[in-house]
Amino acid sequence: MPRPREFDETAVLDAATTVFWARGFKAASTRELVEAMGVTTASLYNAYGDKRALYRLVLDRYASGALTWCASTLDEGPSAAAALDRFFEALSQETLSGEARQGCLVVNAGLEAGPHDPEFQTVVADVFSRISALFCDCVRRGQADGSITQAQSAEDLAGLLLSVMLGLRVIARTQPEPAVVLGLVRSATTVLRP
Amino acid sequence: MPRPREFDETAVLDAATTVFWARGFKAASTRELVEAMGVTTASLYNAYGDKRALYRLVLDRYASGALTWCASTLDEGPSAAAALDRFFEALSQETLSGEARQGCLVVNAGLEAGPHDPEFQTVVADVFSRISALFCDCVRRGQADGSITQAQSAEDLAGLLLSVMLGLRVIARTQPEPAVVLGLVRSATTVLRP
DNA sequence: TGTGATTTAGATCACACGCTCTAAAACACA
DNA sequence: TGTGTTTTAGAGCGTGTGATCTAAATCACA
Repeated sequence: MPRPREFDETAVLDAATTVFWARGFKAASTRELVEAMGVTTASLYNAYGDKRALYRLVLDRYASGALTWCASTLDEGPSAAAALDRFFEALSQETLSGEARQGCLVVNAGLEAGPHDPEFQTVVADVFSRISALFCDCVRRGQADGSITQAQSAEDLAGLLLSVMLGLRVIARTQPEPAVVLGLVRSATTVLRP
Repeated sequence: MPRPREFDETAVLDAATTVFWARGFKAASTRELVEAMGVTTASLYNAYGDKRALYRLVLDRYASGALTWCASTLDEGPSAAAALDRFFEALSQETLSGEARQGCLVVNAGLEAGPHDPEFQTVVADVFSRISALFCDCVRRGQADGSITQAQSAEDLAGLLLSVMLGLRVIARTQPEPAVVLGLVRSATTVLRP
């Protein structure tokens, strides 16, 4: 019996993602959001609750997509080392493509949230630990197939890769010189070789 | 002939730093600031211009101190590798000390500023490139004194160290498990060995 | 076709924000 | 001590914010 929604949820949430990604949670005003989403204020509040709930939804959606991408990328390729090479190559491409100089929504959220706001801190920490686990699996496979050094534990190397990835996402938000980005990625992948 | 200021500039700026560090630029309200600084609103605006100018001042002061610390720490010790070990050990200590779970003010500023706000982006990028240069010098010395691998260029390794450092600062803002932090630091320093 | 729930639309609310204003107080110099 | 300048003190300005409200439009079902 209810009147169906007139807007496409996917498109609307994509638009909200774009705004939050570029401006952050606090700086993104509801007016900016409704304009970008092409929805009225009332529709937004009716459909999603409030600004914070919308942000949470956007963040979860983004994180889910990012984790899926990480998992599949780290699983492809002839060897674990090759998968990691591809992974970081894609990351550096994204970092250097002028458009996506916005870093990673999750990282941005984590830094904006800070010590207050335990909710978002938990969300972000959870994503980080999942990615770290994916790295760890990948490194372990590489140590088994001989493509990655066994000089250090898979856990330690996974932590290293996580921090490099996060650092890269930070650098992405400044205007990085391509040489720096390419160099550090080359360095990170080379360092894993046996 | 003018009446001298009644407040201690250093203490007041330290207080402002604490607020901006914990809350970020946008979320730190002028009322929070004046309360923490123990100054009246008029004094704040009279002495520092506006909120943004105060933030800029605080950021520059913080960055200056941080760069000095980096430079001196990376210069001490029997070898370049030992200096880097100390450097990252100090960093992980700071990351794990419950109090300073605020990461790094410069990193926070860089991520909050984003693509808009070219001014702060420039400030942050400049600090990053200076730190990278310090790493580069240190690595070069290590390659000369034999304490650091020559398998990769000093520039590439410096980039790797920068991204690890930034990643660590991001992780600091979530509640990191000590084992993860210690592991990734161990991994980063081990990987530099010849 | 009528009924009722739910969406739209846009004006509008109360509030917190960054910032300024007017006095009064305080000090360096003559 | 008198003068001039700058600080303090805190009330209050206009604006933009997140969120709501009333009414009209819309559609599934009986």
